[in-house]
Amino acid sequence: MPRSPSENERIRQLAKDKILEAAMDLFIQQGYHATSINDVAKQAEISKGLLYNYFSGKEGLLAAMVEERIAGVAEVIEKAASLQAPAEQLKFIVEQAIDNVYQQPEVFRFYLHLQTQPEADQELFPYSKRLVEEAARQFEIQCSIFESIGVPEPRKRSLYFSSTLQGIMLMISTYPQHFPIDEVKEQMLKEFCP
Amino acid sequence: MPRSPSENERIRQLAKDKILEAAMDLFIQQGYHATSINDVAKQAEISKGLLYNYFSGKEGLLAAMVEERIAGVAEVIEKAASLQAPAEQLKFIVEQAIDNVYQQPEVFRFYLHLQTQPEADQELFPYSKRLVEEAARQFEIQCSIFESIGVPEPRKRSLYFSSTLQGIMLMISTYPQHFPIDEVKEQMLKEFCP
Amino acid sequence: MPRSPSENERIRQLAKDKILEAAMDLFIQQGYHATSINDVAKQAEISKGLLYNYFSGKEGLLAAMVEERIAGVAEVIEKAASLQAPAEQLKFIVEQAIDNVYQQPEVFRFYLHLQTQPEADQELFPYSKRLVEEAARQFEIQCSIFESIGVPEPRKRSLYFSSTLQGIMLMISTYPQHFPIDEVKEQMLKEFCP
Amino acid sequence: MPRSPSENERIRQLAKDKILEAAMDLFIQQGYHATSINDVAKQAEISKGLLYNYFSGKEGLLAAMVEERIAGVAEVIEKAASLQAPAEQLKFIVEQAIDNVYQQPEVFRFYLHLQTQPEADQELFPYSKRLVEEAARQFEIQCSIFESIGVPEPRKRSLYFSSTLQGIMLMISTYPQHFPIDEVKEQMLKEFCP
DNA sequence: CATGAATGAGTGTTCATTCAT
DNA sequence: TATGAATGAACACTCATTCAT
Repeated sequence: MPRSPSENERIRQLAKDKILEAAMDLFIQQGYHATSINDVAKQAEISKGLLYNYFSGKEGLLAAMVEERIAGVAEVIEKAASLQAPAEQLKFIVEQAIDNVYQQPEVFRFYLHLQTQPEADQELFPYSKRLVEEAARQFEIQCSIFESIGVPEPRKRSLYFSSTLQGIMLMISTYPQHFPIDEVKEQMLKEFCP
Repeated sequence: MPRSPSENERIRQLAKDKILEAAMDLFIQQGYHATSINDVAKQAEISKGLLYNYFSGKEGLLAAMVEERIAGVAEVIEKAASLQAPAEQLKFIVEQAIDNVYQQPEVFRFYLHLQTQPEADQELFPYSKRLVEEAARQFEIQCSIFESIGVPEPRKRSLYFSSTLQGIMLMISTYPQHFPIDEVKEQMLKEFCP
Repeated sequence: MPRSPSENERIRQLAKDKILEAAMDLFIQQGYHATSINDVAKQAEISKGLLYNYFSGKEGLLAAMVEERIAGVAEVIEKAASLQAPAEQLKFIVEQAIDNVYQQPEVFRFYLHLQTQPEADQELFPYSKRLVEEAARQFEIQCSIFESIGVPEPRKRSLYFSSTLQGIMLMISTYPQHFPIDEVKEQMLKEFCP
Repeated sequence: MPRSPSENERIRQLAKDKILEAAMDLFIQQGYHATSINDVAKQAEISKGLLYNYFSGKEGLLAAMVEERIAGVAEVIEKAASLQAPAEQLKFIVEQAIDNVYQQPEVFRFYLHLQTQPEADQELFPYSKRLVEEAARQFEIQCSIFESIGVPEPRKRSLYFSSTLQGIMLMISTYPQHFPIDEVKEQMLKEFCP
């Protein structure tokens, strides 16, 4: 007797999640190129063939990771947007960003690595582009926060803010042990959230 | 008549340079993985076999690139150090860094990409590490500049300075068209070079 | 209330027919290798697993197709044999053969393709052999028609007849648009049915 | 010291020939699908990788075979065309065709098998098409022979001629043991070369 | 010094078949 | 009876590296 469709759906979702999690683990730990489909299947404790029932291939796994990442970042921005005071919004963004990188520097590293893929890499640049375009979209939202604060040149201020935040995240992910995150948070807030 | 030893050496150096230049071009344009040894040999107009006379292999090319990069960055720092006023030194660093990224965003992109290699990538992480360690060394020099200025917590100030500068470089390399480099230079100088 | 055994049998037969029809469609359109079991199951609107209840696998489907084909060809020969005059018999064979190919050139193509499978193809040659052996059997019947006409060397005449007819069928299936079937029918009849 | 370019060319040609011969042997014996690249490499006594230095892949081998086949057929037609009397030309074509099939029935079988590939087989149909188009071109030449003989409807006569010849070739390749080739040759010549 | 023919381990992917439900 | 999730062997192809010349 066949399984009920909903039961099947549950099984599919479980397997898909297990596979994607395995892929994320390995891609983030070792990188995309150093991880073989075999590795992913073993880590997920499934057969190589099954992986292709759920994902279109190695690139499909990366694509899924990227979408999840984008959703995660968007969520932070939306939560921030739901706060009342613009200063609170910025504070939230800064703290979330820094905390996330601090807790999982390899994750930020991975997506930054992907984002910095050379443009002529035909296989992987599309994912870089996707990340950058999405970041640009979120930058627009950030701009509107600065507008509502009433700073003189909100776009430029926002750009400087992003640069600083990105730089800090990069430094944290590079020197995760030695970075005084609390003080840096404070400095950023002092400068941008008056 | 056999060539003189020094003439031989000169020829060797020329060939080596041509190969390395070809590798740099291609690695930076398309990335390390998307570039084959064949591509490099063709671009350098030499045979595949000869490449192995001059470099230990694909990794050897990357290693040479990294060393050259490190030397280039060190040179900037040294030039800065040779200036009199600490404020001039910082100004020089900021302007050089920003100008370099602005003129060749792909180059910065490439080395940042390499630097963000996952730690468990056994093939490439050593080069990431090498870059990071060298950057740490140069950070120390930067610290001493801030010390000589007499700011309260020079290490932390220097860290914040580096973060901001790195962030700006990352943003420029990501959005090379739209970045108001002159204004950002100004902002940084206003903030850090009193 | 359980279904009656005969009702069950009828349902089985319907399902089997639906599957076989799907397989025939796809094999004939795209070929055996280019068609996957998945394709067949989807086309038949059943599950992959169920297919294996009715057929022993992909080869089983082909085997069933071959048997059906053989039965179809035998039927034509038998119908021909039921006619009175030998000349009428040959005429019937010629017209049936040519009309069938003309109406469904892909079908003839498919079985000719199968028949020309290399002998050392362990998977598919048995079906080629089966077709050829059956054709040989029908050739014997054809021979007896020529015998009854009273032509001098009936086997050789029959062989020449078959060759010509096969050649015409091949040409029709190769150039289905441009073949003057009516004239060719006439020519064959003029030559072989005095 | 490097080999001279001409020496290299010689080596390349030898290897290429050896590989193509191995592929032809195996494809013709076992068929395209039943033959793996590994098989070809082993038969040619070279490594799998080397094969890709000379051919673009499995399909490339088939393409090379098809071109060679086309050239071979064209050569026969050209030789025929160089004869004086049209009747001699037809005789030459008939005898060459029949002798070739008789001596190597598997070869004719293979190309007929390829020619009868279903049109929707995206991988292999192009080669089928190539063969058919070339055959059409040679058919035109044949037509002109019948024209110069002065038969009433040369195109139709030529079509019937081709059909008969193709049918005989098919029959020979199907029953290579039992086919009375000499008598059949005679019959064809009697019918078409007055 | 210089060449490029040759190698072979490694990789992503497909698909007929099985089996728990 | 019927489903489709799961398997794993097989395959085409790539590419860094070696080495005879």
